[in-house]
Amino acid sequence: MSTHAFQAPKGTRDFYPSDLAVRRHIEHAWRSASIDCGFDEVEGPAFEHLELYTAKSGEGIVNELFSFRRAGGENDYALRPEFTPTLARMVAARAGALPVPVKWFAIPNMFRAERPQRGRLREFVQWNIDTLGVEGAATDIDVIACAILALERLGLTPLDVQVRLSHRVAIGRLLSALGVSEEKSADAMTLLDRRDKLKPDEFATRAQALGLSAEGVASFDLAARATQPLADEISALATKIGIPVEALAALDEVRAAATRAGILEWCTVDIGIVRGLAYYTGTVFEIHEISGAERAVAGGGRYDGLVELFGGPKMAACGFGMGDVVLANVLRDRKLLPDDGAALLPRPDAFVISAGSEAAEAELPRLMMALRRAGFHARSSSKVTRNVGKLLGDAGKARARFAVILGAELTEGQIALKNLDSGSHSGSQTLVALAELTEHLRVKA
RNA sequence: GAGGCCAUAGCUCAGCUGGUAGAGCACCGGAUUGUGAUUUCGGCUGUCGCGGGUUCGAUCCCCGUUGGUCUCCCCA
Repeated sequence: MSTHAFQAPKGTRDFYPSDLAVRRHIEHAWRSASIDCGFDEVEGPAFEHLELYTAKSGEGIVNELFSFRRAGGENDYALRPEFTPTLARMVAARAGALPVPVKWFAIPNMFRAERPQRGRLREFVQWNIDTLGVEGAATDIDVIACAILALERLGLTPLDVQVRLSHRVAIGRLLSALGVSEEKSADAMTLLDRRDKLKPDEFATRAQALGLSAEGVASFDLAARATQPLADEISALATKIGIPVEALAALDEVRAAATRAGILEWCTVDIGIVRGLAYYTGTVFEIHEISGAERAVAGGGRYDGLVELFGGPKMAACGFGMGDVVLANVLRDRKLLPDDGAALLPRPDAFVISAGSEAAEAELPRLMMALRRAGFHARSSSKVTRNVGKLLGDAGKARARFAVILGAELTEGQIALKNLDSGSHSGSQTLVALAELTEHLRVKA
């Protein structure tokens, strides 16, 4: 390819100012929700030893990674495809010294060697929330509630997105109650996970392969598609599937915790939510746009064995990841992002205009620096025209709060301060002493 | 990894059965030597994604390639 036509690598994004403004808007909701929920921010390397990932996910993961070896080097590395191994490594390294619970969040970029499609890119940003060292449904709900808080701050409601949740222990007992043997349990969960992708007859065939009777297959099919608002009694779900209520006791604990936290309306029980088999040990959940039009906004759950897997002590853990790509799609679907991301850029406090006199020309650069030293976001025009109308046009396009006009009054030490937010009329303009400008901006900001 | 569609100005797009390109917006300047959304006049812009082939001649047809988009696969 010739040198004048470089393109960004497949599945990566260039963030022009208006694009980055959107990303920061999302990240701000994530970060503020994390902090308000008591999580501390952490960060790790953008690449790790390849073995860190194969240790958790097996050799098969390598195809999904961007891995590399330094020219002449002997170590294999991989760009991080997820944050959890890094987190587990960090916790394991200092497990003895960390106060429990460990409540950490991170907003790292991730890399996956996948073919890009809607909601999936090769580089993206993912918000990670994790609580370690504490067992119990209340912790699971604490984590989920933090996700909800961030989504709420972005303008979403329970009518836009739902937390679809299930519980590994409950599913295990459910399967057992339906007559699925211990050995077939993993197969059964895989089948639950694939319920929407398989044709009915193929689903039935595979259900029979679990060793179920015709009646058992019917119940299994019912269970696989079972969803109900978390607000409804868990016993209703058990009755519907035809199993003892006690089998779903774990879900009832989650429901009780969600009730106490006041997030019931955001949650739906969904027996079809399974997620990584070798990984999760308790509550599992995904957050979905309610119509199912987009991929999962977030996914996570309880994974009590993970820190141990990375050489640490046995440690309870619960967390989730939320990517920026699907979330931005959902926000756009719901008209919760401006058409032009520039509307999310920081607004100038003052836009300084010289009307053209020698005194004004001399004053402008001095005033700019003075305003900035005082902590104001100050801009001026680079246009050569001194047509005040045109320059006010620039001020408006810059979305400045105030225009500061250096005109004839400057000889008396005064400038015109125009409030650009108060409509298109000139009535909102006052003469103020140049020396008192910062005071006026401070009061009116 | 498999397949469909797409790529023309900074942006959104037009461009006839092949004859080397236009519009709107944006941008810059003036009208108007002091007042901003829908005043007005003028101006700038392209190796038509890239490479090759067919042809007298390719933005247009063919092949390859890069990127985008969507589906399948996968999904920590």
